[in-house]
Amino acid sequence: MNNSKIAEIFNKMADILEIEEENPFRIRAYRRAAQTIENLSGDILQYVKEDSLVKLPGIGEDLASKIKEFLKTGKIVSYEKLKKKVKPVLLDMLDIPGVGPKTARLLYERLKIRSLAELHAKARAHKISGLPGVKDKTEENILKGLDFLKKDIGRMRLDVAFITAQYIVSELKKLPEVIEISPAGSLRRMKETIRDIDILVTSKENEKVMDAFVKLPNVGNIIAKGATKSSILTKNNIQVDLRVVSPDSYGAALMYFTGSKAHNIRMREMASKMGLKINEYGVFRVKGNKKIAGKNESEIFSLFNMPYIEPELRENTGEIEMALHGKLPKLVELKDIKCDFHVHTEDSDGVLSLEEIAKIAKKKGYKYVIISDHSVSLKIAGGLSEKRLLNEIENIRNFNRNSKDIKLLAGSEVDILEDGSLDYSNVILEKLDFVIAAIHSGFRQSKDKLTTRIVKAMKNRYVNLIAHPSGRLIGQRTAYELDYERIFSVAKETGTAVEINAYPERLDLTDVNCKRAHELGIKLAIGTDAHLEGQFDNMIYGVSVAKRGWVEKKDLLNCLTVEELKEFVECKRRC
DNA sequence: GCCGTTTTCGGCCCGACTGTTTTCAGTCG
Repeated sequence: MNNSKIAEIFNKMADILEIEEENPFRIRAYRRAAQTIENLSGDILQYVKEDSLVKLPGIGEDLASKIKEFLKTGKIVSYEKLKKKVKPVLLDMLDIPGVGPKTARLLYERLKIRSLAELHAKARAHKISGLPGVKDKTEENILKGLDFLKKDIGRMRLDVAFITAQYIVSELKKLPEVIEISPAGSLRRMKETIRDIDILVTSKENEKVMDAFVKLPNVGNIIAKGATKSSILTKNNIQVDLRVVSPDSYGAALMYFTGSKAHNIRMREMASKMGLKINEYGVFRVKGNKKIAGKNESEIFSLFNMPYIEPELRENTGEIEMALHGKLPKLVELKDIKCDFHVHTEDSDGVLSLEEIAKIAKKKGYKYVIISDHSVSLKIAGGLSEKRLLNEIENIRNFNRNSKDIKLLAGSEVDILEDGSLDYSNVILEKLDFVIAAIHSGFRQSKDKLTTRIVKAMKNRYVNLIAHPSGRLIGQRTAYELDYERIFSVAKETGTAVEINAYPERLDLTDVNCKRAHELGIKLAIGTDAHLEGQFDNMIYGVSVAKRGWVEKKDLLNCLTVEELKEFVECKRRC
């Protein structure tokens, strides 16, 4: 994807400029542009075609021309020139926690370091201590930092962060000194991956809270401990930052630590134009330093004539403008969900019976569930032969005759074969209440071929939903490339929905593609892809993707009654 | 490099912690 490549180049350019001790605001401009591009919904090529690059925040004439140059020639000449200015090892050193441009330059110039391996050797031989401003502690921290890199501690999946945070929050809640507590940061914004966990506490006795925090049973290492901020590494090497503020700063601190950075910068810019200043303690008049808000987030937003902005939207991707114009979407909530669209039974690779699934769904407050076992070709997952599928349909009909609260709909996760045909005949598909189609093989085909496969499936009148379209597994398998504009346009034309798969490894569609689908009026449906009872809980992650994608109730099939859903299916079949 | 109810030039978000100092630079978020 062009977006991520260009964002990466702008970030690298910022790194180089930082080492070169260039104007910090110029460096920030590159980083800001990179962030804007990363968060775009849709390929940046679209903006070039519409000649609207310079309308994007942080992109002016110069960066726009660099983007166009990249799209035309595959490179940016000024970047190629910059790269020649610094040795690669300097950029590598920036990846070490605690090492910034100043330290990297010092190490490079004084010790002639040429690789991270060399740096490791020098640190172990105590050759770093003694440099100006460097003593044993810094040397030790460089070794720790290198170790951290080796362990390849990148970003963790949302569910891992969510569960870890839940544990820490529940432990800290037990302290009488803790008044309020909330996760913050990218976890509160429910990003698909999280770098570290931020937790905010209000208290009047900071030290007691900090002491208890660094002594939690799952703490492996204390990185820093202060009066208002401490950081630890858990035994599983997850970094957790705890901030403690007084109760009258809760809203300001929560806003500040929730971010995103880009969102906060916009808020601060607006404040500064009004003669105000926002920090984690509150909103203050610059003249006289009088505090005028800070206790909760809503009062801060309303100071700027904005309604409350949900954390999932705070990415500076238009939410502030929409809020100012009173046009924020009314985001879907977990409580709006009436159905899980993607569930496997013991008939294919799940472990649950129809009765057990219905029981779980009832507990969740759902009205119906779509049973969607695998189709015949997916042998490894116990794909159902036509005969077994017909038998399952019969069992579902029988179950429904005796079930008042919960209805089960006969569905299937039908394989889209390598030529784009489906794994069951239309005669069989017609007997189902709802048909999900998905790709499970031939991932290495070209972008065009894969897109055509999905398009062909969508054009079948019995196919209602395309499951996990990109095939990605976060941290394990990259998404295959698809032409989403083409897929969305056919989805719209044929009345086919697209899935948000709530499996934490998948979260596919992504939030960015969801936002594009929402803009185009494409119907979406969240499925947990549950094979076990616990996996029904993953619905929260699917809803969070939907919220990050600006999805409203009207966009989401999960919010329909069973009758409305049947009408959705019939509508496509009639056409 | 971006951007405009303070501005087409001169600003650009703000604060905490660490390690080194003895008042602060570097790094981070």
